[in-house]
Amino acid sequence: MEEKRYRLVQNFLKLQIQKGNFVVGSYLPSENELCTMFGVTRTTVRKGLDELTREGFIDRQHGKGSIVRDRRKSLGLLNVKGFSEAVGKDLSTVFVQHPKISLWNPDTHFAISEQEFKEKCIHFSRLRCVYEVPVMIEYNWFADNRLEGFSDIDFIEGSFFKTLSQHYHIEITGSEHELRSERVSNDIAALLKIPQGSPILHISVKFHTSKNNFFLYSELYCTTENYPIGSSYHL
Amino acid sequence: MEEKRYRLVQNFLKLQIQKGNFVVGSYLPSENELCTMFGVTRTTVRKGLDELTREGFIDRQHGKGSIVRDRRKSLGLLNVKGFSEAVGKDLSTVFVQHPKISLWNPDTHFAISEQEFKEKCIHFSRLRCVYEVPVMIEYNWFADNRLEGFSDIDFIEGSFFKTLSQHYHIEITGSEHELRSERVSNDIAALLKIPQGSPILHISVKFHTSKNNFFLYSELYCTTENYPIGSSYHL
DNA sequence: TATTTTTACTTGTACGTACAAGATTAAATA
DNA sequence: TATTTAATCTTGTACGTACAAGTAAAAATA
Repeated sequence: MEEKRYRLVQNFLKLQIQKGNFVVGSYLPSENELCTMFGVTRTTVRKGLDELTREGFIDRQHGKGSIVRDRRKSLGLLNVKGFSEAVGKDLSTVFVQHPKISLWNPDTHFAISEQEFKEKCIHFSRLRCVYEVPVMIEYNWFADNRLEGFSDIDFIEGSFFKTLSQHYHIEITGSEHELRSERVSNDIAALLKIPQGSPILHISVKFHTSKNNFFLYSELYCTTENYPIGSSYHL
Repeated sequence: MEEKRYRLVQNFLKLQIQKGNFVVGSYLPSENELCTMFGVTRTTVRKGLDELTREGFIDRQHGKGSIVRDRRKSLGLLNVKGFSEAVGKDLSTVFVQHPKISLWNPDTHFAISEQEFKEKCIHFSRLRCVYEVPVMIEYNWFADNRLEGFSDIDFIEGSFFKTLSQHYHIEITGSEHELRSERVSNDIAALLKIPQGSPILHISVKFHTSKNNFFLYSELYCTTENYPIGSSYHL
């Protein structure tokens, strides 16, 4: 049961991207260079690059090369709209609860597997602000004993996903969402500094990852009055 | 400037699927059969099939063949949750406004191009019900003179997308969403039979299509109390 | 010098071949 | 007859070759 050759190319390049050895915007070695590096033909190298393209890691440019993408932008994830993509300084994040061992969310909307329920759980929650004004609170749960020494690690550029990728080489492979419009609870109204009973967007998310049976569960509460939540999907 | 050969294979098969000559769940001709049909090698046929897979039209099954998928399920479109996928009889749809020439939506959230604005616009709106109880109202706009004789055609199985695909061979290639939680307006509250001022999920959508510069604009208002809106995305 | 042409590099398309591996049916065997 | 084996489909991987087409820099030309 040998590994397929195009997987070797694919996984090698993926790891280099995850570790930051190939940064976003830079070009990968040319197909011919990869051929000699791995001792395979262009057919095989191209198959590996095709897979990386499908996974959103790279873009191919005819006549130029394969360029490393910001994968988050290719995933169709939710984002706060009305905000320039580039600047992160206007969007600040405050930990309401730092990562710690906790109980599983009792009223999660996505079914947690028995296996997960037996394990301990890490929970953290964060308040997302735009110009110091809270716009979203985010509660996150995931199975412990899957990420070694997680709580000690500072988030890379404040991004949970980036930390998962660069430290653990775990990528988001898909997600399920449930959208609800509700009256805000008093607790959350206080945190978000909005009037009690205001309408609020409640999003339940189950993220699927490249690590087997490892999922991330989130409950998001968003005040969408000034900054709606955006998402996009393209073939 | 000849068309690429793998595109011939791809587009031929796509058209057959769109026209219903290959129904969902059936198998396409084998790769070798396609080779003789088009007088090309397997490399070329496989490239065409790869593209169809990427577009969500087929699934490949090792040792068996390529099976036709229900593309809507592969698109990550929004759907009413808590509902078995198969049965459509519990979900009824009522036209509030049949398709007719109309003005463009004055307060759309997505910018309409000048080109579109010059053209006339077709508008229709529908009320979606679960067990006769309204759960969503949907307003749709798109440029006229792009779909010949649209208003006369009955929707195939009540589906706008299916009609676009089978009659016009136009497919959805992507979408942009904006999500808001609002207090319901009095008009919509009456239509949905909910109390005035209830929280409601407002979704603005811009669909991208395979037809150049042809977009679909929708505004959805959903009561999510009993049936949340679901969406999913997988690599 | 400024422009055009050539050259060299890149990825894209397409050919052909061979064998591996999964799925299914037919034939051989217990 | 029931089970096992073999044959024969299918798609998957991988080899090698050739040329088209896009890009960019070097060389030739005005």
